[in-house]
Amino acid sequence: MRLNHVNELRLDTRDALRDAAEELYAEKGIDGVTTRGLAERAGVNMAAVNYHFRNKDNLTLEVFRDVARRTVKRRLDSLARIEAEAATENRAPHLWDVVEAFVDAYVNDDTPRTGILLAHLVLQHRVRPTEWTRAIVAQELDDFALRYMAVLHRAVPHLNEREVHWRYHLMVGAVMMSLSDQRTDGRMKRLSDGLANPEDRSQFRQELISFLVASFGSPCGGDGP
Amino acid sequence: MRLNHVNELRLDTRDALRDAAEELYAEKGIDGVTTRGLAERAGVNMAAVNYHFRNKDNLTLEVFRDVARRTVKRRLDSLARIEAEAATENRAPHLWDVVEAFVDAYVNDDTPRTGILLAHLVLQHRVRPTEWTRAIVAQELDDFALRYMAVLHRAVPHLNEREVHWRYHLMVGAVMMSLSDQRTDGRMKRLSDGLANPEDRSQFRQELISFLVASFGSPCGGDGP
DNA sequence: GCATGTTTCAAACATGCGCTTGAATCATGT
DNA sequence: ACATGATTCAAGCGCATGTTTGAAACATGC
Repeated sequence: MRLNHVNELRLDTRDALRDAAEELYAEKGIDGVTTRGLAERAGVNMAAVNYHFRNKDNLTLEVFRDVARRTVKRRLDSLARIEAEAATENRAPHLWDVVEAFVDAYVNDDTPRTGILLAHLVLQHRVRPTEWTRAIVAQELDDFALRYMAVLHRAVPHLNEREVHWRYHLMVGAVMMSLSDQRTDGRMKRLSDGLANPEDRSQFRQELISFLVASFGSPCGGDGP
Repeated sequence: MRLNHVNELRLDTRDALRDAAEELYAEKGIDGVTTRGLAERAGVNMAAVNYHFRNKDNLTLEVFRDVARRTVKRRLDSLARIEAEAATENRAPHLWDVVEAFVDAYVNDDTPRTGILLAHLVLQHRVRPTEWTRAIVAQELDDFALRYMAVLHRAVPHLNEREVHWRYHLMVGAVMMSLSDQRTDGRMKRLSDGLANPEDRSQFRQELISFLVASFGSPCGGDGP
């Protein structure tokens, strides 16, 4: 049975491992976490990872799949709300709202770790795709991406389908990289002498959204040769 | 002396290793390359890596430092040309030209491997910063970034300094991620049923530039709440 | 043509990793 | 109280990787 003594502070060994994994992955990145470090942080024996999760990849998969699901759920809810509001007013969704729905899933005060974890997942998948990153991206994120692009397209009808695809992916790239800057490098803050500071969440949110809205904006900004 | 037989096709062992490293890093990503694989591709003994480069990190550093320098040089030349032209016409540089100078260093037909190598370097630095990634970013790329932002700011005087910093970094993120999509994942092509295809270099170049120009564009695209 | 410094090579070494093992401990039903 | 199954634990196995080694092969100066 899965119960320690009554009033035991720590949860299950299994849950302790999952929590420790989420913490460590957020702190050290995916490659930086070892079975030994995981067990130590969770305060359990190393073999517990294999006992409860079969292997380390499986634990990692569970952790990141949940992060992906939480994020997707949050954004789908936002999209539904945006579409409902647009429907009652009999108009297309506002670009600003659609972009905000995307960004808010990463940059919000409720779930401060989610953004950086997702960024780790996506960057890891780009740097070194594995079975489990592929599984999460394909099973949890692809459907959402298509759904999101459908709504997005209605907000930016002046773009054709190809452009919507391109700009969606470029948007994802910009957001992921800015999230990772915040944690690993601090390059933006360093180069700007602290003027541009991703640690300031409201600044982060505002700069990100205004950049993205502009990038999707109506074709009045470009002055080609 | 560093010479094999006369008319020997292969270069130095040292150069053979460097070439093999550049090839393999572009193909397999940074983590996917081992000393053994490197030696095999170069057709030399494994110990040659340590004999000629002291250790593997040092070889990697040399390879990527040169890639960084080539890229930066190309862009500095472009910037100089843009500024000269702007000066003769007594005007600020055109945003379109400045963005093009950035993108062209990655997406061009002269050096097809450079873009993906740089993307690998930057993403690696974000996913798992090490001594040698830090060294290259700080020593080879930071100065350029500041120089580039100075020119950029003159092309988009309607943005303040903070916004320029933010958008420059977001631009870098978007470009890096789209480069890596092209190689590792193919997600964009998959999700769009082939409509958006980064392998098509001219499409790549065009979509990237129009996205970026729009994102810096004058503040007419955003419709905040 | 031999002596000397340089380069190559097969083999082994050291380390860190994920994972397994078999015994010990714990929780529970009867 | 005992039996049974679930869980924990210290120890170590197997493997891949970067690195070292000491001898052999090579090139060069005198």
